[in-house]
Order: sequence, then structure tokens, then C-alpha cells
Amino acid sequence: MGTKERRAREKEQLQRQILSAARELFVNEGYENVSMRKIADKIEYSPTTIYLYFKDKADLLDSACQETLLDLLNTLELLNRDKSDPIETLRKSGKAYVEFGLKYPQDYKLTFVLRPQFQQGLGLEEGSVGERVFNYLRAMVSECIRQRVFRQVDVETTGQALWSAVHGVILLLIDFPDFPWTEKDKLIDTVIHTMIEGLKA
Amino acid sequence: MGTKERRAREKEQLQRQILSAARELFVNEGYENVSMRKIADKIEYSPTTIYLYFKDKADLLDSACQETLLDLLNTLELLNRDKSDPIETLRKSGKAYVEFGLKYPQDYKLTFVLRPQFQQGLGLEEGSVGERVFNYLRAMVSECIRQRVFRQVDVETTGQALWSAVHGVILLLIDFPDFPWTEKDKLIDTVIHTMIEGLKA
DNA sequence: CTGATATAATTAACAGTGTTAAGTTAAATT
DNA sequence: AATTTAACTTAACACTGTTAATTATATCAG
Repeated sequence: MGTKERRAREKEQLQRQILSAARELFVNEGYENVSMRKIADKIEYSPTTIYLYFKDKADLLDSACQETLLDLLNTLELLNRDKSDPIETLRKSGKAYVEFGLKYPQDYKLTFVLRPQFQQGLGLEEGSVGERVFNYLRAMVSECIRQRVFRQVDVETTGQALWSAVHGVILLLIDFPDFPWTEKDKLIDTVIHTMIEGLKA
Repeated sequence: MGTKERRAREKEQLQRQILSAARELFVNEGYENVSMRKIADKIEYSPTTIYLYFKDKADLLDSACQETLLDLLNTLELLNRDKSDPIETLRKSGKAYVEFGLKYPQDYKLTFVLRPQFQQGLGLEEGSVGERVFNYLRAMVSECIRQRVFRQVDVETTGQALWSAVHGVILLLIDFPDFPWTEKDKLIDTVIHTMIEGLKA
């Protein structure tokens, strides 16, 4: 009697197909420029079919962002963290975070700028992927303080301040591509380096 | 024969009226949620009249952002800058910048996030208001270096890095109002203070 | 294999969007 | 008073997200 399971599998597959098409379009053409009809065209279904699998367009955006956060978390956790040099770990992670944002600018903006406007909260609630990303940052800062390479700062505030700095440089570089930036990597390194220096004991 | 002048004045007045209505709506309801028809209703003209005064909706956004930038520049230039303490000046300016962004979050996002997507370049071209704002920042950094309170860093890169940091904290605070931020002012002060410390000689 | 039932997908429609072209009204000039 | 010019509006187009009603399809019972 596996027909029910098969049907469920098929449904899940179509859901993934829709999400995949939507995300690709969002990323390539921008959320606002993607219509439900465009997504439907891509998967060769009628527009309203999408509504059988997702509540509305914002829900689609939401799901796409979840995927982005997972990718980001993956990227960060793939870094080989050297416990003996927490500052270098922090620096590398910051760099990886910025590079992720610049490599997938549409994804990043979708997740960290656009989505919050639609969906309050950003899924930073307990157990979410977003929370895990932030925990990762928290742990690094804690380690720097524990090893006395940072002065006795507040972990929470410091983490949020670091996040602010890298978030800012990502968005400026994405949003003002024509601005006469010094040299992209130099700017990124300066932001990260300056913050770290400012926290040192 | 002042009739031509009067007509020109009336035209200008209507243009201002449109812009004022548009900006108010943009700020209160968000750019995407404001339709040309809504603006038209507010000023009691037909929707198409707007197109006699502005090229399109993006042009309206553009003009609104120009105003915001002027307001920002005004706010910054009202600060009494103490030449003898350039670091304090920088700190106060950074704080004022962030507070401006948080006081008029919609204006800030319109200008520094939304507009760049529509209109490439952001009017940071020569002689623009945007350029004057950035020159303000450049001058402060230069002064810090000249007086040897900062180490011998690159003015351009440093200015951009500082901008990144404050830009980031503004956007995070705006976009994630539900995030468990430590204490708003503490976070802002930490971001600014940490950057400055990291630049000191 | 046939008929009933549940599920999946579609068509048609609504109220709204930015924008353009054509038409109308009002004012200024000759 | 007639004509030109400027200001404004009406009607329309091709879209948008979304809902309700309808049709097609696949599963199950007899």
C-alpha cells in the first residue's frame, strides 16, 4: 500500500521544484520582478498550483531564505577552526561571511534585508538556522575573551557589533557598485581588522 | 509681463506638492505600497498629472532621497565640531548619523538601500549632496590622521570602513526590530567606539 | 471493469499596479 | 474674438497577487 507514500513523495518533489524555480528567479531577477506567473511558466504549471504548496509569494521568499541560511551555515562550518588562534578564526569567518554575501548578493539581500520587511522576526527564534549562525559567532567571541586576547567585553554586544560591521560592508558593496571603493578586499579586510583591533586587550 | 513667471512659480509649487505628498506616503507606507493613484488622490489630481512633473515613480523616489540627503547633511553640519578633539567629533558624527537613520528609518532605507537598486550611482557624482556628505566624513578622518591620533591609515579606505560599520548597525536595528539586541545605545556606542579604538595610533 | 470519491490542477475573475496615447478643458497671446 | 499653447483628465494596455469555482485525474470499493 505504498501509493500514499509515493503521492506524498511526488507532492514533496513538486514543492521542491517550485521552490527551486522561485529561488533561481528571485536571485537572478530580484524578488519584485518575479511574478507568480513567471514561476509557473518555468515549472510548466498553472500559477494557482503554486498556492497549493505555498501560502503566498512571501512564503516562497521565506523558504528560499531558509535555504540561503543553511548554505551560509554550511560555508562557515566548513572552515577549519583553529582553537589555538581564535582571532584568526574570527577573521577568517568574517571574511567568509562577507564573501558569501558578495558571491550570492541577491540571496543575501533576500535573507537579511528584504525578508525581514515581509516576515517579522527572521526566524531567529529558538532552534532555527538563523540562531545557529548567530551561535557560531557568539562562540568565537567567547573564545577570544576566554583566552584573554580580547579585553573583558560583553559577548552579546560584541557579537552584534561585529555582525553590524560585516553586514554593513556587504550591503554597501552590493548596493553601490559604482561607488569608487578603494579596493574591495582592502576595504573588507580593513573593516574586519579594525573591529578586531578595537576589541583587543 | 509677470504671467510667465507666475505660471512657472505655480508649476514649481505643484511639483513640490507632489513630491511632498509622495515622500510622506513613501515614508509612512513604504515605497512599494504607494501607488501613483494614491499620491494623486492625496493631492487631488489625476494620476497622470504626476507624469507631467516627474518622469516616473523611480524619479519621484529619487527626488525624495535627495531631500533626505540634504536633511542628513544639515543634521551633521549642525554639530559643533571641536577641531581640537577630532576623535570626539568623529564619535559624535557617527552617533548622529546612526540616530538620523533610526529616527527616519524609511527615509534612510529609501535613500541607502532601495534607491540604489532603481537608480544606479546614487547621485554620488561630483557636486552632489551625497558627495558632500562623504566629504564631511573624509575631512574628519583626515584630521584624526593629521593630528596623529589615528595611525597612518588610508583616508579613503578608513572612511569607507567607518561608513560600513554605522550603515550596518542602522540597518540591522531597523530590519530586525524583534532581535534580542543588548541595548540599542550600547550597541551603537560599541560599534563606533570599537572602530575608533581599532584605528588609534 | 464500473462507479464513487478524493485529490490535484486549471480556468476565470477581481481589484489593483505603472504607464502611454488620445482627448478635453482652461488660460494666454495675437 | 479667434487661435495657439499649456495643463490636465479619460480610457486603455499589459501587467500584478490572489480567490472561488470548475474540470481533470488518479485512487479506492464493489
